[in-house]
Amino acid sequence: MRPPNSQPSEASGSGAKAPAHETVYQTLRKQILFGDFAPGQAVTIQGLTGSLNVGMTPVREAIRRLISDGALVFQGNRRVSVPILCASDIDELKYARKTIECEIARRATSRVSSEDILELQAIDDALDRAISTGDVAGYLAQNYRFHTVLYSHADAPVLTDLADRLWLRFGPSLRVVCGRFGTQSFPDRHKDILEALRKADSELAALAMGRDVAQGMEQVSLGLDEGN
Amino acid sequence: MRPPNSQPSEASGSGAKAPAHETVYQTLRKQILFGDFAPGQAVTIQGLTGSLNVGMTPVREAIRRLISDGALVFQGNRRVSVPILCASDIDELKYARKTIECEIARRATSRVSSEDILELQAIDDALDRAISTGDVAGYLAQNYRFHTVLYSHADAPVLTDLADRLWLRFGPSLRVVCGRFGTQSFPDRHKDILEALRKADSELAALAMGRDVAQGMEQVSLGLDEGN
DNA sequence: GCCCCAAGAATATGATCAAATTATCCAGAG
DNA sequence: CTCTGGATAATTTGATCATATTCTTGGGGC
Repeated sequence: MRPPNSQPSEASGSGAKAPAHETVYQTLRKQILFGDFAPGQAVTIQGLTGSLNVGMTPVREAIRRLISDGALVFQGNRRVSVPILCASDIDELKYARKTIECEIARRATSRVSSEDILELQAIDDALDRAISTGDVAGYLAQNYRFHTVLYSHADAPVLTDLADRLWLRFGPSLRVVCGRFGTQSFPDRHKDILEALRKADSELAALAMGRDVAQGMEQVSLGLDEGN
Repeated sequence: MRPPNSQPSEASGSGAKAPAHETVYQTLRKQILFGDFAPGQAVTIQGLTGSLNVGMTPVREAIRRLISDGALVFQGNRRVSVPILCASDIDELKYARKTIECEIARRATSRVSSEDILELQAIDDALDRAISTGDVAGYLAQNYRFHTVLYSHADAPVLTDLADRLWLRFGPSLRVVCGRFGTQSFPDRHKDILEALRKADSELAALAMGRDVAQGMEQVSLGLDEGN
């Protein structure tokens, strides 16, 4: 009678069957994650209904979800905007990301197959190409993809969900940094992670992930000082 | 208990200023947190519009936020229900809570004043009374209050927001355990936390918080085996 | 410089359409 | 004759839109 555990994760996959509010949410999510919106930028409902060709109800629901995610902030006076991070926010994000994403990496280590590692390797190669060609959008996309693909093998839905939300908080700010300094200055810490995965050394993977996260947050705080 | 992205401010006013969707969200949030909904129970929009005397749009927005919080789950077929936790979910929640709430306790230690400690002491006394009288609702409320009041002094909005959301995930399941076994079996670990705060020993506070969290999650997993 | 008014945007309701679950009924087998 | 199974109808619920209302805000008048 009771169907077993149903995973509600399936969101953007099927496409045509997805409700409008889900589509709008995924669209805005990607746009925020990859920096199509600048920190501090105002987000209006009616502006989105026009550009996305949907009614205001789906837009409202998507915005509520994003506010709850921390991807947008509700500014009291019915205004919604992209958050501007302060130094202590970044510090907290750094701690949260390190503890959560290190644990995910730890759990993923024992579960990834060699095919999975090859896939991650391919993503990292694409990331290298994006860096060398100065493709900021590609860098952000592949970097995010590397993490999400790795996390998908950790069999840790709660932790993965937490990590995903944290990314939404610093996405816009990270984009600002990349746009300002380019992609050249980013050393690729993913190599160490891949090496740890090949060795099946979970503690080493956690350590490498911690360094990657620390470096990413360092970049974000770098852009903060310039006053976005 | 003040996530950065919630109510503008003003808890003093008689309240006509709060939007309906915010009121609905807070109401449902408390009901979920204190176990008015059972794990697995279906939550319908139209059922809520009737019981709360509001239109469906505010209810929809509140439900979207709660889904994003992890307090409700969206099952593929447009249905929304209270989540049923499995063993691995509880394990992940335990890890996340320990790392996050320990850090919050660590940060709060250097910031709490003696008056704050007295307030926490008073809450803990009320919690003791609730335990001795078998007042399950009071136990849940005071226990939650102890943590949120402590966290409010940590000056860590991001981490506090994360912790708040984690509580929403196991609230219903915790209530089931309390209803089944009563309140007698719960040793009060808050005494150690208070002692660490008085000594201004942040590491000790983090340690005590870790034990408190571990014990709480142990209780939740206890109720799991009985098959809720 | 202050106050009032208008414009625009967000909030909230109800109606309408679509989808899914539930209930009912009929047919066939035992 | 009864029970089981499947298919269809009916009801319940969710999704979307159009519209009215309320609130914020910015500008013009005094």
